[in-house]
Amino acid sequence: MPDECWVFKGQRLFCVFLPCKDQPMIKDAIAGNFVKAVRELYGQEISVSDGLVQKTRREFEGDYTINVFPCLKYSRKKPEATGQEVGDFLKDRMDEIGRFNVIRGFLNLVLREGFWKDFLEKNHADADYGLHAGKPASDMVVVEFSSPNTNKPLHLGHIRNNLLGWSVAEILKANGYPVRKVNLVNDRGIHICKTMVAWEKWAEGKTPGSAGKKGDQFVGDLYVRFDREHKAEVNAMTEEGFEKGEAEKNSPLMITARHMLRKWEQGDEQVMALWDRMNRWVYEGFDETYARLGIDFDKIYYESDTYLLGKEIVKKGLKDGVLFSKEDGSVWCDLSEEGLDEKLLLRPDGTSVYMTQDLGTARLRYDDFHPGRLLYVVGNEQNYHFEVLKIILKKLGLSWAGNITHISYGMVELPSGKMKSREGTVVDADDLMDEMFERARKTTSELGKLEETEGEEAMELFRKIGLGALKYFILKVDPKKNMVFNPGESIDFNGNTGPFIQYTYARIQSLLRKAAERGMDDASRAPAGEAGLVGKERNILRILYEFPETIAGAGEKYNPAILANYVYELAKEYNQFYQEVPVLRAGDKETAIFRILLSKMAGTVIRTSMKLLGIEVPERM
RNA sequence: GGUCGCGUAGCUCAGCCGGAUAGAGCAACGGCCUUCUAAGCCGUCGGUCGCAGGUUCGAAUCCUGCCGCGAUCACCA
Repeated sequence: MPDECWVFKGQRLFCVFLPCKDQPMIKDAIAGNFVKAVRELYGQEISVSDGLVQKTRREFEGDYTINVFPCLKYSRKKPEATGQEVGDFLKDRMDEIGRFNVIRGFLNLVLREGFWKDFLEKNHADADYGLHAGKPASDMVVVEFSSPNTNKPLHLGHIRNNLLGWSVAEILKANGYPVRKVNLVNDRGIHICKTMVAWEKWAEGKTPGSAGKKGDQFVGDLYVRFDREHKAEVNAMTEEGFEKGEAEKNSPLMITARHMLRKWEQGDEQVMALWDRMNRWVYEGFDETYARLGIDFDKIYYESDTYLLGKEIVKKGLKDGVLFSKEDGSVWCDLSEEGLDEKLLLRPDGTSVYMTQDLGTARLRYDDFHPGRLLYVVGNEQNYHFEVLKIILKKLGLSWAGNITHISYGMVELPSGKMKSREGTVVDADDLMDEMFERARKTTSELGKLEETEGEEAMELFRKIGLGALKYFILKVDPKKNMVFNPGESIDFNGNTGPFIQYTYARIQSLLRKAAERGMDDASRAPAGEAGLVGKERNILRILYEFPETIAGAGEKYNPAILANYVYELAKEYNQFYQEVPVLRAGDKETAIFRILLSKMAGTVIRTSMKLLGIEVPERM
């Protein structure tokens, strides 16, 4: 049985992970026996569908539920009678099922307490619980994300990209896939030349060091300066009677920038030296921001190294008759078969466009890693680009084109709409992190939690909490949806937030420290013997049990939000348990130890979940 | 205009491979700290799931049409 399979849904090829098989899932066993029940009781062959066995809803008694409505036509009996028959059948075959009840068409199965106790006993000490077995190198996944331009500092939109890409990569690792995180830096082009022109004209020889600025901010300011001066020129020109588009193209500044670009492409020594110097400033700034965000890469590609690669592929495509050229010498791909337009791949002067480069970098990346899949975390404004990219690669006969997936995500918007640099509403990544740390500091002191922590340790805590709030806020939202960030109402620390989950973890650790002090952490004495499970314990165990399949699901959908919502659910359930059920003060020692182990495992799962989201958890807060 | 995506409580979001009375958090209001961390817990208030049809025993969920918002359809990246 393979661990994954490829399926067609509509026009697109998707990779489907089968649920975790590392340990047999009780749901699968129930489903299998249900099929058997229908066969033996009613002489009908049915197939297992995904939603056959569901978790029992909170308000009813039971762990898993089967809806028997669909098989009434086979049983020719009332829902209650059918449920009863099937329930009896399942209970006879499966030791795990303790009892069941039927309400309307719903068969609610209650698992024996022994099942849950076994589960806890086997897994509470496993620090890697939930992670899946490793897969071979042929299953490698390359994830591209971040992909910044070197003319602007990172902003909130980049943060979403970085967090998503990094988390998806980690989640895939947790599913056993070898993963390579790669970044493709756009370090060339007219926009870079604009910053260089601006530096020469207005910087008066200043450097980030002498200006006391981060390198990326320093260069970003130059880009803004260019834009402003350029606009002034354009305005002056239009007043003199130039047509606006003409003025924008041919203002003195633009001419200078284009001149710079030509020199760059010719490898002019002075231009290259300046370019190199300014890029280094930017990278120093980026590195700092990445480090603060906790983002890292296995390999960084630079467009200046790769931008010519696509041409070769295009030339071959032209020779093979897959592409065609027009009279002016430009090269195109005809996409009319796919119901799309024509796509330009080489300009009349032979220079390449974005698509050409991407053909090249895709090829390069494939040759570098020979991965099973190539993922691109890029905003949804580029959906069309990736659709076309895949089609063209396919037409060019590159079989792995089908292994490319664009992980498309929505924009981060402000309550007023999109962020606009012109209006100064762009939320800068560094500023936002500073703000989060400061808020963490303030909130912590307001709550009077500073008594035991001081200095360096306290700073570390503020960093974890501030960053945790920010990351969770972004990752809990379904990637494909646009999300709203309100700078006025800073990110909360209560309720469905990162700090809430971090707090739950810290609480558990505190409990475990106390348990150890009292010598109550002796795992060999668990699990509890006679005492029955209370409802809250059972709820937590059920959630913990789902962890492996949750990781699988988040990987399958490339969706960290699934994991974020899962861990919130767990934390919320644990807090209710903590509030209602005594742990260290439990009536007998067996029960206390059982609850301690349950707490410990909940802590482990919270830590692992948060780690996959890129969020650290503090031991105290 | 064509294509794609999204529309769930005042706000931010879950739920969406059809199933039981649509869930959280924030905001508002009211309770709970001499007991394991109150960044917590409990309760009240709040919904024509954009609108209209269709499929079905059953639709927030699937299909169609419409409305609204967004993206895209560059010799920008």
